[in-house]
Amino acid sequence: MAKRRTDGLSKEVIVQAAAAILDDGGEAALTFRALTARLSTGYGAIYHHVANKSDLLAAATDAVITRVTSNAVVDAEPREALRTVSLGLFDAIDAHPWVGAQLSREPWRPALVEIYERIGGLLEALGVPERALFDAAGALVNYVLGVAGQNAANARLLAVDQGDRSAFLAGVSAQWASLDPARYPFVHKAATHLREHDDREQFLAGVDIFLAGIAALHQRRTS
Amino acid sequence: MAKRRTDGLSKEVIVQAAAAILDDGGEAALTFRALTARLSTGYGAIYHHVANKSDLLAAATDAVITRVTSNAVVDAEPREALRTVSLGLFDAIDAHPWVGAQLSREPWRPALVEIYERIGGLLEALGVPERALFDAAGALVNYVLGVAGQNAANARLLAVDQGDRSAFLAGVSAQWASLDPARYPFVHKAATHLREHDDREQFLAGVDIFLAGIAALHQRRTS
DNA sequence: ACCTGAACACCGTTCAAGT
DNA sequence: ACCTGAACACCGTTCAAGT
Repeated sequence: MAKRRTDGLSKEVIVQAAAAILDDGGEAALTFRALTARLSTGYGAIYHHVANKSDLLAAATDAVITRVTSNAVVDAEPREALRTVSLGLFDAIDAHPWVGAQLSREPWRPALVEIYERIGGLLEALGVPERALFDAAGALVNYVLGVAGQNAANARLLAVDQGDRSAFLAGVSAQWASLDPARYPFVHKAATHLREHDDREQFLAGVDIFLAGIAALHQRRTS
Repeated sequence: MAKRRTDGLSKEVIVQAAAAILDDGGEAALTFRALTARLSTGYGAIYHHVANKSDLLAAATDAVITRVTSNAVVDAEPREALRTVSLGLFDAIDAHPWVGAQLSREPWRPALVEIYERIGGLLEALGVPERALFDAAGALVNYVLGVAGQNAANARLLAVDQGDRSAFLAGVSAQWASLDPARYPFVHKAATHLREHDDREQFLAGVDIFLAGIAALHQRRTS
């Protein structure tokens, strides 16, 4: 250590190192000090390629999302392609929770443009009429972002408490079950389902509700 | 200044002061130094009532959300009550963007339990069958959280750039319009809609898609 | 052009000491 | 029991100086 790098630094190398730190230790672990240590360099070298920490996080997020959205789903009908792309986003965010937190934070960045393009394009291919297209795309993208935020939050909690996922769910479930059924009838009942539910399946169920809603709204003849 | 408080401190007073600072200057403005100055007290006094900064943010969020969810919508049919509660959450998050950021961050806290209870309860009143109820509530809550995150991000950007809302939208719209129509056909087309759209209306359109989807899925007889 | 690393201006949080 | 504020262990970011 403490020896000088022989190869040149680049934004790509920096972003890759940042992503590795984020995957290993979560958002709190990404500091410029950790980054300089991993890259055997100084602060200024990093700032020469990257504007600031926010820029770095955004670039790392863009890289992950582009990998998912550019995965062409060949010869699949739009409905199935939408489910595949949605699930791809879900899995990517599950594997890299910091992406979820970032997506709910800087929506004008390239990563979100990619997502809008992919989902909007598939909805159009599905036959959603133009007047309904933008509301539909906005709703579906916001749903995905909502799940992304939740995933990130759960991952953060799991990182703090050492316990595994099922222990965590059991804990929240017990907490929900202990609420007064008179004041919280729904949440009290939901406690059981929470313990048994599958995140991926529930996510897909939400996508299906959306697609059914879009179909229902633009096909009915009477108000 | 620098004079000692005569009245005692309480968690409620601290949380209220924190909310005022957040409303005035955004999330970055809430520091323990700013809080001690506003309350004419020391750090230890605050830590005596509040575990840490995360606890403080969560408590402030709970207070805002409870105000919305406890607003009983009397004698309204479930469908209309769902729209009213959703819009109430949208407006509250619009007025306090830090609530949006926080909601996508600590989902096991009381604020989210309140939201699940309200929305889940209304979906049940709408006649959604039990087997579909929890997926439906999860999807709708995640949609609301997604919009919450976006709202918070937009507010953060508007706070940095001095420009107003329409100037911001015009800027993003111009950026989208400048994208290559061959590579980004949907986003390129969406640029116009983005400039003209109404956030509240689009949010409600998403809620309607959901409700239509839930109705469609649990009423159809054939698969 | 690209890199180094001491220094600056902040943070959240702790804790011995006060009343 | 409740409060004070100096001190600690961090941050992101800058910038004069090097190659």
